[in-house]
Amino acid sequence: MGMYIVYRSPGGIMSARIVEVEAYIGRDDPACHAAAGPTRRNRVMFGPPGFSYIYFIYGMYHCLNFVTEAEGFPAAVLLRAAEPCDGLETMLSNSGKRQVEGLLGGPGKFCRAFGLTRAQNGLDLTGDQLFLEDRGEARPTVARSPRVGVTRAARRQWRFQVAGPPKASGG
DNA sequence: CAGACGATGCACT
DNA sequence: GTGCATCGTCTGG
Repeated sequence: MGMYIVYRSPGGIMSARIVEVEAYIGRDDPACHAAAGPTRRNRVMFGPPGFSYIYFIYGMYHCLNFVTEAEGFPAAVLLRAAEPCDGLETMLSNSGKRQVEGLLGGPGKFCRAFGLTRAQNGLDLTGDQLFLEDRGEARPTVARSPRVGVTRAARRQWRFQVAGPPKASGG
């Protein structure tokens, strides 16, 4: 949280400050895509940490995750929202919008703005194409709550949001 | 191969 | 608050 996601896309470089994520942890988490075991879709979750997991949902949206935990233990962090930083024009163009409001305010909207699809599934996040960047900010205060769109295991408060007002101009 | 449904977003009431 | 677009993925036969 408070770190930046950077993507050197064919259409230009983009970056955004991460302000909302959710955790999906292991076979025991009924909301985790990997709960039923490895499939073609969730395969990358069972691999080593530090890779992108991007899936297609509702016939029209993509969602970006960061694979975490040791190889063989499927877990990932879903990126739910961010604040635009670099490459605003590219994001707007990708989204077909002219307004910044809500541009990255949801996992589907984020991927649309960044131009991420399954073509970027399984990327090495320690590479130079799609990666996280620590820009030296102080750790933001984080609030936790139940995950969105998850009915099972609602007791697990694994949604995390930066508290307080937006830092930059975006949002 | 057919059928069900989803870690969403948007229009509308 | 409710309805629904739209299709990949998974399940079961």
